[in-house]
Amino acid sequence: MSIAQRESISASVTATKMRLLDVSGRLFAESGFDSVSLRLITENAEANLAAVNYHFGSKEELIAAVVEKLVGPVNQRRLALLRQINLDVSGACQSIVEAFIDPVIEAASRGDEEDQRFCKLMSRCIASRDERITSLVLRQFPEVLAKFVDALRLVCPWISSDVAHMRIMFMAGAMAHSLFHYDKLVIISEGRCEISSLDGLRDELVQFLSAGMSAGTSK
Amino acid sequence: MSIAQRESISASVTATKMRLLDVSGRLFAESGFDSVSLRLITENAEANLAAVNYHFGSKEELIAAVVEKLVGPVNQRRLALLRQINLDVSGACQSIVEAFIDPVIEAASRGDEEDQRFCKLMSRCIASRDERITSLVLRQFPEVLAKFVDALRLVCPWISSDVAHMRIMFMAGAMAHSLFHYDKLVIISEGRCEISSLDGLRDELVQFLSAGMSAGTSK
DNA sequence: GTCTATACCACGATAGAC
DNA sequence: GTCTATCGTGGTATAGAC
Repeated sequence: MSIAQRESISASVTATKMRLLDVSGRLFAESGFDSVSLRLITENAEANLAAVNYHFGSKEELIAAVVEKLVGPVNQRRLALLRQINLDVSGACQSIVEAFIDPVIEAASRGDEEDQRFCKLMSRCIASRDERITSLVLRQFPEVLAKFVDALRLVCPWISSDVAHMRIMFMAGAMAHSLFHYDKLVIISEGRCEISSLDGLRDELVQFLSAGMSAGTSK
Repeated sequence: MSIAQRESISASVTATKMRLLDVSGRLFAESGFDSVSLRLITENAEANLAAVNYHFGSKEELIAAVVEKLVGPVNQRRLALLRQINLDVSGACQSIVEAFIDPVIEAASRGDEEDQRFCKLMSRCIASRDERITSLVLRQFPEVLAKFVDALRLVCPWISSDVAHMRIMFMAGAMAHSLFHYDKLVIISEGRCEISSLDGLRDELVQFLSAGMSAGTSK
């Protein structure tokens, strides 16, 4: 079989699969993993109901594919940014926070899809309490966690290992929560807050988290 | 009808209903709202499948009852604690954070059920991305948000209204995320973190969030 | 009023025909 | 690769027993 043939077949093979991946990503972002049925996905992707099971094995594995395609590159980018930081200069703590936050903001802003939808989907991944999803997200996380803990403790030597771990967890939670709800703040605040820009949110997140990260300890 | 009769009937009326509420709270905490079926709930509560629909109308309204029973008292306690704070003294910012966090910790520690389960359920409520649940949680939240924003801006006058709103949101996210995952940190950190106490988590949350809350602004 | 039995439709999964 | 048919399980609605 020629390379051209193989690529042609491979292209047609993945056509339906890619369409399913794309459509389900959009629908999951809007309504969540549970509430989107395979029937809705396959209808929107103009595929048969059984197509998901054929190409991915199960709905769970389709979700896994969507999650990993989303979270994987972000974590790689985090580690890359962290490596570039000069941990000796002042302001290094803020750089650590930015290395954690910015890959998400970048991916949203550069996205093939609109910012909001990307944020929703990312937030659903991080803040999911479904063990089938958290286990996927957390699978890649030990390395990220360990590297960020080490960097944080180099910059802020007064922080114990336990506390550093917790602070990374606080950071992830604050980010995920605000990514999902920032566009609702104007409603929840009953008009008293008028934020809707993702960049504005990013700056305030960095400000807030940098202060928290470098805080002294109670003991 | 005598009062005794009415109370007797009222007690028997609510017997099944209360049992359903109690059992479903436990199951929801462990496995989430979606994955727990009405059949599992009614079996554990030794009631008929149709009992949920009779007493609550639907699964959604059962969830609503569980959520409101959990979140309502916490928010009332938050407002009560906030009112007691002397906003003039130094350390008032930390008191604001404590007024937000401690009602959850108190409710968990005092609980009829064990801490962990309460934390899971509370975190599921706050961090849920299901609009049917977030709308329930957020229904009571505008008042809490407004009062905490006002208090924060009195203590830290350099913070704009928009930023104050965001910081309360960051706080809620950090709390919800860590409440759900703190008992997993020892695994995710691959043994490098040995935290498992809820009180220890609370102290570090307060420390971290107090610093973030009172941080200067970038502009 | 409370509870039971049962029927209904949508869901995810899968086997087998094409 | 794709499609149809079918299975077990989910939430829901209701008629009728007590």
